[in-house]
Amino acid sequence: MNILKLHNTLTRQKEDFVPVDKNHIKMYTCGPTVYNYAHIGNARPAVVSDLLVRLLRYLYPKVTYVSNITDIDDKIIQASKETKKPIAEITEKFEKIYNEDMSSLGVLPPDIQPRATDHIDDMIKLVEDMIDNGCAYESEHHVLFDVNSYNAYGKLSGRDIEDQLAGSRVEVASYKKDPGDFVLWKPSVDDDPGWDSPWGFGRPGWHLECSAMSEKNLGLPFDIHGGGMDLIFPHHENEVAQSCGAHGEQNDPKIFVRYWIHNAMLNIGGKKMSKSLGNIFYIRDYTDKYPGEVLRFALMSGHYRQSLNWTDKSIEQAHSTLNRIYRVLKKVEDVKIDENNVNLIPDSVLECLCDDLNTPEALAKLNEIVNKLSKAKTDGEKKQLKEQVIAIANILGILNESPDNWLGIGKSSGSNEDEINQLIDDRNEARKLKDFNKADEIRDKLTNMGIDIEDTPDGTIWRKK
RNA sequence: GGCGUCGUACUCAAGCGGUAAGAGAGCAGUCUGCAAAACUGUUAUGCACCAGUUCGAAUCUGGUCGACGCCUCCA
Repeated sequence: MNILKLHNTLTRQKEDFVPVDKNHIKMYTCGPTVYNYAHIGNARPAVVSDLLVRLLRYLYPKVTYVSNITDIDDKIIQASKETKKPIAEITEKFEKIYNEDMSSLGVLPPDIQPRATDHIDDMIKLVEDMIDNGCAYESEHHVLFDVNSYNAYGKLSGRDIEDQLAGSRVEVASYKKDPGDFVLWKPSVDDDPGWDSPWGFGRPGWHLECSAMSEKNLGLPFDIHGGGMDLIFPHHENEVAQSCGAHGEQNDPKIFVRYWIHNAMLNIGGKKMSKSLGNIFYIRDYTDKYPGEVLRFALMSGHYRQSLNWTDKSIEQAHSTLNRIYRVLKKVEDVKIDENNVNLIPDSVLECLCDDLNTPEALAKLNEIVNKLSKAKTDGEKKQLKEQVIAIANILGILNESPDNWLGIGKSSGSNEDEINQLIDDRNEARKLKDFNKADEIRDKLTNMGIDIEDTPDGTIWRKK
């Protein structure tokens, strides 16, 4: 069997994946804070995690994948104030949109999608445990994590807190014992949403929800925790501190999570896509123009730990490649395949995926097999290669459409299909009479209607441009 | 200031010690009335630059230049 290797942020090395329990793999990926449309950068960790989950399901008998919805956060409160809409209305709307957008990218729903507001009790319990263990303290109605009480602080992100302070731009709040201390619980005033707690009416600090939801739904330790690289510090560092602190563990971050995987950022014109730069592109901006599969393919065309330059051209290139693969599948449309074999991924591809999810190389292998399929002579060959292509497509989460549907064959956006078929008949009549001027005239007319035609041995087919 | 990543053809992008995958785009040819599609061939004596290690380096080491990320909300 192929051994899965993953780059573990905790050790900064590619390691053999050794599960806590090989009969049940447990994985958590940070989901969105729902206060706005999901952007294409949000899609990367979701697609990477989805791919990893599919691979884990292929390799192991049982996988539980948890990805949360953060529906309480200062950004949401701010959005509510700005739009004068109730918080619940905002979070419900954008949670729904997020899930629709991910679905359009072929991301399978997580097994469990917990909401932060359903886990307030668990968060309060964690804070109480941290206070009991002496790694959190109450100050001016806040509860803070005492970073000096936790030896392994900085281990995940590979930084020394002392060194950070020199160039740090963080303004130190009066209630902090150490500038590195971070908020676990904060007071809610006026109209702020909040819950009763031993420390008064308030709400959780940012990092707490993931510690609570991951432990509650998966138990500790669990195997894999994922997210974007920009979350390594402070979000994930603090998650580790909280979860270990609540369990009285000072040194070993692995009592929480065994493998941390982080995807690199999407760049626009060489710069990270970010709110402050205003170069955000929402998934909705693209799904009007391109099938979600194109976006997924474009995201997989680079390695997940490498920053990916996101341009219209890279999307177009992904589209062209998929078009070609679908054309080959169209060619072998009538070749019957054995559904059982569709579950067998060729070793060459499995190797790539097991090597820290090397999707660009896996896609290269896919292309090689597609080329062979295109040239295959015998039915046996065609059947075998088609099965391989479908198997690879299934694990990569692509090629979900029928070729006709994808290529737009025999489908028009309007209700003018009869007219198109009539014109094609007229053109073939003209061709038969060798009246090529007229034939070309009709083709030009079809082109102007947005219809491409192709003369094949089986007759003329047409498709939307 | 601290920590880290990257620089491979026109474009995207693997390879990470054994002589440059794959895709897109382009060009030429075959085929077809012409197109389209398909097929065949073709596009890096070289992997930012300079030294070094080695029988051998895009791959290792040191240096130079350039781009970017985290340390602040961020996927």
